[in-house]
Amino acid sequence: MSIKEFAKGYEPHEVEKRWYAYWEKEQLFTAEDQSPQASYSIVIPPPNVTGVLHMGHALNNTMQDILCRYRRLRGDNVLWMPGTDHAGIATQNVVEKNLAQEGTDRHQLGREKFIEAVWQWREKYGSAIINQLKRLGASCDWGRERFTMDKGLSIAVRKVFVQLYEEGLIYRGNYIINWCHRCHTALADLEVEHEEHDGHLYHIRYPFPDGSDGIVVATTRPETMLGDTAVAIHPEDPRYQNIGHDTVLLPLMNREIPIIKDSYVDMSFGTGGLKVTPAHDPNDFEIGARHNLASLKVISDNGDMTAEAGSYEGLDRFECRQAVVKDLDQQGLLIKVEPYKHSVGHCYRCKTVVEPNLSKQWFVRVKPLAEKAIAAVKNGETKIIPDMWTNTYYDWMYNIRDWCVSRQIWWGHQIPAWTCGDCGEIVVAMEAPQACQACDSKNLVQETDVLDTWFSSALWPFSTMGWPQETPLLKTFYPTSALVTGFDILFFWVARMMMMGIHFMGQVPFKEVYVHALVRDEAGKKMSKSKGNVIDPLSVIERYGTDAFRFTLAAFAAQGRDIKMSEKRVDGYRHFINKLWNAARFSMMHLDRGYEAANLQNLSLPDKWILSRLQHVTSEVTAALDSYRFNEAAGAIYNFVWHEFCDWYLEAIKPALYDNDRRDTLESTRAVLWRVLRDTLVLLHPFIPFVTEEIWHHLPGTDGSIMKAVHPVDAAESNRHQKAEAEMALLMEVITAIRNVRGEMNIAPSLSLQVQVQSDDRHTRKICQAHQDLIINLARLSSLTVENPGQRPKSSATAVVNSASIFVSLEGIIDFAKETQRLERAIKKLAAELTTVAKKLENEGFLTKAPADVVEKVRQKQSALLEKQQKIQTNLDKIKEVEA
RNA sequence: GGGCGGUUAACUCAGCGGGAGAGUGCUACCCUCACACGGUAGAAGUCGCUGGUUCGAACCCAGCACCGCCUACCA
Repeated sequence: MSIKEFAKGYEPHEVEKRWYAYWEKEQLFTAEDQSPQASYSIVIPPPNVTGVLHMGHALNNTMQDILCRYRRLRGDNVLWMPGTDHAGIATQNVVEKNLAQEGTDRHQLGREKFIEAVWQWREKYGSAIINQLKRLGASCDWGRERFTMDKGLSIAVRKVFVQLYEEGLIYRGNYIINWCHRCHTALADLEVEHEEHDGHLYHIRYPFPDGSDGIVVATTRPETMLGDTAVAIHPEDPRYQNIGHDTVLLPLMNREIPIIKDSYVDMSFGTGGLKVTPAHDPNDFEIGARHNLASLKVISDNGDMTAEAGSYEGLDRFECRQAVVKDLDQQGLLIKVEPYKHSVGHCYRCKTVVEPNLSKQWFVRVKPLAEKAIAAVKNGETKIIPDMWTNTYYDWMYNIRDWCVSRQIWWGHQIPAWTCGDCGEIVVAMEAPQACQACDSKNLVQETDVLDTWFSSALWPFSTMGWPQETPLLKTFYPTSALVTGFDILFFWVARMMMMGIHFMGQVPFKEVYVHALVRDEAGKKMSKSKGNVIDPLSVIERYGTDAFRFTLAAFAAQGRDIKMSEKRVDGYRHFINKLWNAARFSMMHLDRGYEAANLQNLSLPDKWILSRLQHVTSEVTAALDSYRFNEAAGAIYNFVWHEFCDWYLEAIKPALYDNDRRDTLESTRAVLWRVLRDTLVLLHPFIPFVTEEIWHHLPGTDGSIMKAVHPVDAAESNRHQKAEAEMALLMEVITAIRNVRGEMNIAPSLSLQVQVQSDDRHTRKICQAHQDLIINLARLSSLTVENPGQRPKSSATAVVNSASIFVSLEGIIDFAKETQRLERAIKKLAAELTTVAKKLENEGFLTKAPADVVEKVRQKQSALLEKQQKIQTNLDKIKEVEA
């Protein structure tokens, strides 16, 4: 390997392009339909086909990719199922906007042509997000990519709809739903975003028919009064026990409406009178049902007032509000208007204020499905991680209400229901029926509504694997191993997949659900286009490289905490990638072949030590990844690479590598260096796939892709060299102590020092003696002597490590004042520590109640501290003597 | 209204019953033959507040304060 081929700095872009193409060409992401290996599977949360990659996707898919690559390296047969979601409303909106620019609209085109236009749009732009996922390094099995509107998935949707209908779990009815006037469709309760608004509370007097006082009601939406069909009071409200009237006169409309008694009314709110508008309020709808009230729809599906609104017909709903208020005021019926904060529902797709509206829709009866989905989590078939989401899941499932699944748009799965034009019979079937089941009429019209997009994505874990056919893929990979998703779609998607998976597959869709946090901006604010604080993942990738970006995401992905992202942080981890690159670059200068078969006996201390530390970090990384603690895995390996491998190991072995006279140590050290670098690359590969693959191909003795390597096994603590770790720790402390003296005494790094170590501990002396080259080299010494305690070398600065006193000879350059100061500071620090330790040991309770090993540990600490303090004190005294 | 999370070094965050940690930033010195996207060393914290449990609390419990989020049929 020539250094020329190894650039001084890592340049990601060309490397990323090259290796991604290579992985795809070599089919390294492909899962086997059947395999003797253990199966591991994840289905991707399908991004909207209209989407562009945002930070949430980047985090979500980086995590999945880490897990999948990790499992492949462990030898599993891994399926990461990719695909996109047809995103009914969102996609329709986008295409409609395009049409508007061309001066046309979907109604001019007609349904069929419009759908065609959407498919064309998808052909053209639908792969954008897929390509962006590839930039991120996602190792999905692209050959199996699915789309929720694909033929196979559409069959699954129909099958599910028909079966649920036959089981009585889907029904059609006239109910209050949330209506978006802009998207012109019903929305499920979940699809409504509530937001606090500063509004007004209007108090309106509804007089009795004879014109007397009447009842005062309060409302935030006065325009709905036009559709009132009753006024309700609480049956026990003392204020209304003797009113002597059964009706009031609805102002503006001059309609007599009944006064009804219903315990839903809150007596403590306002005057205790409640206007009832069954067609425009969910509560009122229920009250209306209880009291057989008529429902008058005064707001149309377009958002303007209907003929039922009398003279207000045709006004926009908000204009109408102004008009109604003005008219009431003129008639003296507006008692007062007060500012009022209340929450207003908005469409989650277009942010328009939604209106509760009476409408004929299709619903899924979810209670029975939810019960099983609750049970599956209760009995552990599916585990939600972190656990805090479990309660949120239960809470929602327990309070679940029927799911409105019909949407009045064109882009989506058309509901497989046909109405007979002659007898009104409804036929629900997989295929268009030839004739009406009831009257044999051929006059059948298919339902024009389509299904909620989430209806099809609820089937994703099995529909993508070929269901309703019994495919080998399902057998191998269902239930999936894990689902990785953000909490924002816990209800939308996760809960519904649970219900559908259990109902149709008889098994939960995933064994574990890892719920991750949100990516926010630097200030912790949610990223949004309107705030202008979005960071585009692709621009981050452009600037810093995919690996640096991925490692940043992993490093900050602590469970249960949002990630605050800034480019500065990515830059920090770019340094890490570069560090790794240069460590490899250095290593390559000394490795000309593979050392797979090398005999690793008779190793030097640093060699034994680094192998032991490698073992340790392997345990840490595997344990962390097995429990979705991505940040801990990333942190562990970061520390290992930078601070153990680079800072200590590479520095420690340099003499051996450059010493051509000692072929034996040279070769064994090279072998260890090779082994450690190789395993480190494999450990790192799931996090930073590109740079590790690139280095892998520079590393002699490797064959093919790093993706085919074997992940270092977690052989637990048994392979640790405890002795080597302890010895190395001692040497590191000695070296650090000497460096500390150098730093604090302001001695030029170029000046070689003479050092004497004195210790009455034979073991300490032996280790320092045996590894004096290491100390000399790493602490930049000209000489090192190791002695029994004795005469203190003249003009020296001192440090104490364990039982050893370290004398750094500073003949001619010692600054006694500085040294005195330094030692006094050290003693002061020790004294503080000794106080806390002594306090413990003087505490009777501690001595009797604390575990023996804890007490023993504190005792040992005390004696160590005392010894150290005393040694430093002695040195301090000596200096003062000399000085005096 | 109900629930959840957060509050630890200047910043970002780990730690969650027995020695207050990391990264970034900061200070000093250094272009030492992998890396200045670097090296060596250093300074820096009543672990939000108040009580309680415990021999021992950043960590467990209760209350409070302030942020953030989710949820809800409060007209």
